[in-house]
Amino acid sequence: MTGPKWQQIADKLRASIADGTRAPGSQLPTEADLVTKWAVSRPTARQALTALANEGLITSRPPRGWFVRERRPVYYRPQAEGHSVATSPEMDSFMGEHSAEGRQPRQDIEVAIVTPVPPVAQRLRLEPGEAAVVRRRVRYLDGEPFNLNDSYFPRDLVAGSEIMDPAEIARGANRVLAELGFRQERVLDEFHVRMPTPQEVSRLALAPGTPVAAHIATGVTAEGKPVRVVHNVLAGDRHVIVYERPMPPIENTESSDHE
Amino acid sequence: MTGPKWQQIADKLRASIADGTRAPGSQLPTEADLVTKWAVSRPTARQALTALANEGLITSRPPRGWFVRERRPVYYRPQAEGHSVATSPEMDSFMGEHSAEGRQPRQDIEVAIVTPVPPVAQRLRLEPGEAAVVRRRVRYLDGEPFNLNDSYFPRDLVAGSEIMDPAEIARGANRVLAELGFRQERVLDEFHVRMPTPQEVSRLALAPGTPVAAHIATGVTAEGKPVRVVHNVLAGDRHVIVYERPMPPIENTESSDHE
DNA sequence: GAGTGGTCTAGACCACGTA
DNA sequence: ACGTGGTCTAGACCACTCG
Repeated sequence: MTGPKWQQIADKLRASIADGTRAPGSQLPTEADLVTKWAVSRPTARQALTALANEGLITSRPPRGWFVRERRPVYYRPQAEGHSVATSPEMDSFMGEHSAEGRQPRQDIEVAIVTPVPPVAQRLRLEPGEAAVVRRRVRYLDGEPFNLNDSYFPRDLVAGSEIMDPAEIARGANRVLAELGFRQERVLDEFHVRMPTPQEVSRLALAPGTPVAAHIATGVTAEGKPVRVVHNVLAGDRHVIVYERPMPPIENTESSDHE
Repeated sequence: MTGPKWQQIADKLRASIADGTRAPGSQLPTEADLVTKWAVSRPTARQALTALANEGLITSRPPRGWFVRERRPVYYRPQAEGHSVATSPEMDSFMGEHSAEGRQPRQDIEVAIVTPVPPVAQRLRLEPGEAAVVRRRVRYLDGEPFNLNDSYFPRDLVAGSEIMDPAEIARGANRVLAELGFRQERVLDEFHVRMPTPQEVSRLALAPGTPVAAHIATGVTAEGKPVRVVHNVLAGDRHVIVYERPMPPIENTESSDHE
């Protein structure tokens, strides 16, 4: 028995979740139960429960009680989305584990002309105040929102094109961009791992204690001109990010005892 | 004035942090201040503060008070670690932003023979109970731990080799593995975004509300044999994960309006 | 109506740095 | 010595859903 009482309670419950004693979806003791079992006041019992909720392990479903959370992540493959990219046998074997098969996708689209937030403007190399076209999407799986997808394009490039229609583009925005003379040659992906903003919490219906990955993809042409910045917010508990890469031949260089 | 009082307080403080009114590193009002300013009890004021702490925005430094957290992320490039990979001009321009330049790296190494946890055993295709060699490292920057790095190798492959020495391998574990006849041809990277376990919190000295990215890299030979699994835990607030990829030529295929 | 969690109060004592 | 946050108590009232 070490540490504050609320931590002892939380530790005990956490262990029983980790070792499978309490299965995903199962109900935890009620707050009243904990109060009597541990001889503490209700705020103390609640402190233990909210701590676990903030770790993403449990969630409350009033007025039913507290429950162990379940996870059903889908694979998120920046290299593959919208393109046909060969997958290796290893990758295929993983995909079965938790794939999106049999789940119903849906998306809402909205188009706007905006002055992008600084991180986006910087990556598009826009002058301060310069406008961009943004295609905002919320993507759903089985009716649950699971990622926010905002694609930005410099306004001059796409004005009057199909990209400004708030409808799905069957052949893809990238293709439209290429037809306009701005074929992307390479993409830079960045991932920021953080807790969500309140807006993200509500748009993604995130449970307390759910982190997000912000994926910022910058597409540039052969000339190095950035023509597209995608700002993607992924619910952490609903995604596994996957990349496949070749291992370069090992040269005679310094330490590679790193990774 | 909408929602519970503690949320109103949290919203107000969050907004002042977001818009820069409260700069990183600056001190927030004391709990006593909030109690009088908002006419609430201390637990209510504390609820607002701990909520912000769980979002990773603020942290308490007893007995000084509450402070806005600062961030100094470093770039994490799975493609480049230990290898010389050319960076594009775009990437270079980003690197200046927050790079690890001038910061002091250090690492602790420890080698053990273990039966890996299921996720690792599965990726190494080990039989149940089969042993593996693990090189555990904690990596520091400026004395702060910022990532946990556990590299697993099937025991049979590396028994008696240099890999079992708890010392840095100048030419790299990958090279040693290649010399043993197991050159990796490709690597599968997975990233899981989640809240840390208590062990990870203490090993990484994580502040409350700091998520982590678990990076699992599986290296396979040309024959498809997995010979190395790296389990990396990155402190979310200290890393930006970066990839660079070529954009494949656009074919005549269905929707690529995705990414 | 009974039971659940959500919110809130008004105190209390403690450990710990700073001055 | 003082002020800070950390912990804890013993209540209270509310909204909500379920049987």
